[in-house]
Amino acid sequence: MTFMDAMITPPVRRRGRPPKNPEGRLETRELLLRAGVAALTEKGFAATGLDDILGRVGVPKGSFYHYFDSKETFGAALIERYGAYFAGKLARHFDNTALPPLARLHAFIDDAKAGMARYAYQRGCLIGNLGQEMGALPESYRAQLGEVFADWQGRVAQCLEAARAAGEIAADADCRRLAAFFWIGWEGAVLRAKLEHSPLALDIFTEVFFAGLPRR
Amino acid sequence: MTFMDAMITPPVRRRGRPPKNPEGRLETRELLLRAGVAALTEKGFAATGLDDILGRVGVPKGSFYHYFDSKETFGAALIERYGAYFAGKLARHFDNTALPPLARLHAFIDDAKAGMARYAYQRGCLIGNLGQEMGALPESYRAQLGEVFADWQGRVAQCLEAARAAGEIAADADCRRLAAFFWIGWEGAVLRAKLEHSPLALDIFTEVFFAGLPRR
DNA sequence: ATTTATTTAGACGATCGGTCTAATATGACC
DNA sequence: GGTCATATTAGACCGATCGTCTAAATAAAT
Repeated sequence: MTFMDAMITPPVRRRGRPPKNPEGRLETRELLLRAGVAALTEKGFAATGLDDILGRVGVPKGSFYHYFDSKETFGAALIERYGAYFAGKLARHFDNTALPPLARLHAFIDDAKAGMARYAYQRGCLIGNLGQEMGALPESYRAQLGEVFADWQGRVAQCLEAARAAGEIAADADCRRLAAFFWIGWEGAVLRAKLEHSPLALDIFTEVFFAGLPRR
Repeated sequence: MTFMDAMITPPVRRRGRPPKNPEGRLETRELLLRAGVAALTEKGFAATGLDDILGRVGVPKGSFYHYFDSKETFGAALIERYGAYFAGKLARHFDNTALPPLARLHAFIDDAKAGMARYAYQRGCLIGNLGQEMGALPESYRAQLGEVFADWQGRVAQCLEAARAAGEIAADADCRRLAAFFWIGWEGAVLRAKLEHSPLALDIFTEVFFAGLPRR
């Protein structure tokens, strides 16, 4: 169960200051964030009402505004969390020196692909979704989304540099550019996969991307 | 001036059946479609209110529902029109036998890029935008969007086949797959270009795409 | 002159995001 | 163990905006 999964069992929700024991009990704030990621990756920011999110986890509106100042603040928290989640995923795969560099990238891709399959290709990438919606979003999101892409891209670039050092790709390969290309295309592939409820676009992108890497 | 440009001069708009002379006068329905494309490529479907569109061209709400049954019908008309517009653009470039096949594709890309530049990279692709939003859109759009992609992809595949026949790409290149890859990546690039208000993503995608094509 | 076709004006109910106050529960302190 | 402070939920409420619909107005057709 990843952080994106909304809890099924509704925790006993009582008025008043909660008991000290945080045993097992998922906090309300955490539930809201999970439900938010689920809703926004499916339907986007504008199409998702607060009541949507609240309804998924049985949290009343009053609680929402206790934990977040506004929908805008909430969205910013979601971007932050989603960015960090995938940064961790990237780091985990890229640090796996048991695999050669390109295989590490492939492993990340398989992981991400499995993530989409888990939700029957009905959820896309939060960052890509919000990017597409920027025209109607708080302007502050633009920089935040850019930073997430820069971070993800930097990690892929490092992995590609390792591949270059290992002789898996050409010695004169522009790894930063290739990493940018990867994320540009990957987001496009996620978009299509979600549209078609199918992994086909992910597979095509992956195969052609690797085939097109400069080998020497 | 392309069909996406909304008319500035507000035509005299009076109640009642209009005079017969259709001289020069852009029809209300046409104005609505243009404004719709502009609004939806900027902000998406969910975030665009009817009042947004109506306000851009000074058409009252009552007129909208005279020409279209609903926002859903309107959206379908926009997809149809946008799909056909780019199909025409593709056909025009790909039929230009004065250029070798790959140069024709490049010419289309330059054309599309110029289209984004014209609006300061604030408008994306209607088809990509709606694809991303599908989770909250009328289900009927899914097939319609898929058909548009299939059409565009088929045209690019034909162009690539011409390139293969001309020896510009490898004889065993899978043109249909490459065409799918192109559109997957191009939509991703448009998304990023819009997010960053910059042509950088378009340029990176274009360059790496051509560099990665199988040459022999 | 009357009817019919076409278009606009604006009222309408539902819902939205966001705010607010009251109610309720525990923790901390004496 | 009584009191106050802190934390959380309940849900009414507001102005704005959503998409829809009906009635009014005007020209064409007869």
